[in-house]
Amino acid sequence: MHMEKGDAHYRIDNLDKSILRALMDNARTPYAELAKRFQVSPGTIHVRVEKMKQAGIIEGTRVQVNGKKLGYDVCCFIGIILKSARDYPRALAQLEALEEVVEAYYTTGHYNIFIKVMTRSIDELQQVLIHRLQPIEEIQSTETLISLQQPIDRDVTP
Amino acid sequence: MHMEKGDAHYRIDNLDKSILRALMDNARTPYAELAKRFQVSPGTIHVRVEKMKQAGIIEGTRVQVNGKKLGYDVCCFIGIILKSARDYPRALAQLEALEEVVEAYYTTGHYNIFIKVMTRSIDELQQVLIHRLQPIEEIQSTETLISLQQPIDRDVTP
DNA sequence: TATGAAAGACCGCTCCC
DNA sequence: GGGAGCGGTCTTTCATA
Repeated sequence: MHMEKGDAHYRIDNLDKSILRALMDNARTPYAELAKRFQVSPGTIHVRVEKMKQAGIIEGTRVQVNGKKLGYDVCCFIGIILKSARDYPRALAQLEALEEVVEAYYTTGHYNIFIKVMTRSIDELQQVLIHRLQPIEEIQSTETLISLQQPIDRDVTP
Repeated sequence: MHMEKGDAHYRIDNLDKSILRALMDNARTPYAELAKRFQVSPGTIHVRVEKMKQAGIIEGTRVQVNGKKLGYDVCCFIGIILKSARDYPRALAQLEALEEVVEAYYTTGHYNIFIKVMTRSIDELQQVLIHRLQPIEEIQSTETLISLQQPIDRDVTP
């Protein structure tokens, strides 16, 4: 766990929300344009953004990369059932080492761990399933859910 | 530049990959710093980034927002089984209207649609399940998977 | 055709009101 | 919170291999 930056209880107002929404859509939007759009001065935009950075609301800026254009065509979710719930940390450590595993969730219910895997092909997915996941001792069984398409992908609304 | 926007066949080299990795970590990394790091000129960085934008590999820049700091503490996945596979477009349209639905996948297997939902509390999640999803006619049944923690969250490696 | 260097425009940061 | 000046960054242009 890394250190928490700033005050977690900073309450954002409508201006903050507007700024966030704009920057979530395009992080390079000039402050001057935001200022004009929201009828405040560029300095104010700067102050608000800085506050939200300090509060840890804004964690950073990332370029959004189109995975398909890089050849990552196959996306799937895999529900993992462990032999024992106590195996969680060891299983997780091994999943972290697999770069095809882009997300992992510790879940309640039917599965112990739920992961999202992205590969360049169905063949590569099979390789990951057979040669990477199956050999992990702590895993009892897995269930795979292949995604053919992702029609919705957005962030939470501030 | 004669390359069409969205050309899927632009092959990136090692320099492109390095630039991508850096910008995926921090989209505001100065070109001059990247130039120094990779032993090329700032102009070259600019040309490469522009190419990748044109090729559709770089889709844009987004600020990364900490959902928890905004109060979105609850994350869950919901597998949706439709009454008929033909209902997919109508069901999707209604899911799109729910801002709590941040991701949706069209999947093979047990479910027809698989969605990721983020809410501010368990109570709000229940509200979404009961008052938003259940009323959707096209849905036959749903299965909910609550995530207690997300230990891995990263992008595909270029 | 791709790279490297330099000049100009633009943006963000800071100070003061 | 608003406004202006400074410093830094991005972008563009041109020369070069």
